[in-house]
Amino acid sequence: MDVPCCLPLAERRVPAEAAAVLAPAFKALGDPVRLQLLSMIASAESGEICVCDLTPAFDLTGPTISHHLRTLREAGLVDAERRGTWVYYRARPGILRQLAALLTVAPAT
Amino acid sequence: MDVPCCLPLAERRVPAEAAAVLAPAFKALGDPVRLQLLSMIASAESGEICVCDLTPAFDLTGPTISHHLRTLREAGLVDAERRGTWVYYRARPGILRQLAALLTVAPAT
DNA sequence: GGACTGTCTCGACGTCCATCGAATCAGACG
DNA sequence: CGTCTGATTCGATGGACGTCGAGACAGTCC
Repeated sequence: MDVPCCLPLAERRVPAEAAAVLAPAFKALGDPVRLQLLSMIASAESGEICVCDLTPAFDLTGPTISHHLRTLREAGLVDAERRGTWVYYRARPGILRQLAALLTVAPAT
Repeated sequence: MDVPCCLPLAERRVPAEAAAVLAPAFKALGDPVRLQLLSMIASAESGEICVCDLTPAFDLTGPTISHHLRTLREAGLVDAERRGTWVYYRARPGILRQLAALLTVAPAT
């Protein structure tokens, strides 16, 4: 997913087309489990982390974790790669930076 | 809503309690209409904007806009103040900054 | 090939959400 | 006080979402 706009939200009005593209990314972050998943992925030492290390960190079934990972994938927030038996996830820093830039506001006066 | 945590997502794993508090704010941003509403509010010249200026910008009924504004309010992203006949909304920069900080990642190597 | 493990897909279920029309509330103005 | 306008709340409805169990798929190891 390419993010077409990245001017801060408070600088000028976000156009409808940009909002339609950006909102799904925020929506994907709008679940506590996905927020933790993304954090675990983004903060992984080696830059990637195995699903087998993600799943046991929650009181949820495998399919549910898989569903949340798919949501993060479809939102363009993470990438997945299968290597042998295991699947590894890594964060996509570009879109994270753009979302952060969008929310950036001028420092308090 | 006080946000208890603001270390970047990629620095260390977001604890479950923090995720439970943060996720609703992102969820509120996860709708194109609300994203545009917040942008219109945050980018208002005078720092605030009247509902009467917000509603006609969308192909939605008054109650629907009101519902979205309530969602933004309950997420702690905006404040509302009634002055006479009209209600004015303004952004809460603090929480926006914290959300931006959470998403901040190190610059590309 | 066959069995086993890790991951994902599918179908189902209950809940939450975006939207609307109708009704209600809050101020302003005769 | 009565009416008018702006904004919100209420109730209903159709669709989306989070979760699960069962089953399917991918790779490994014997």
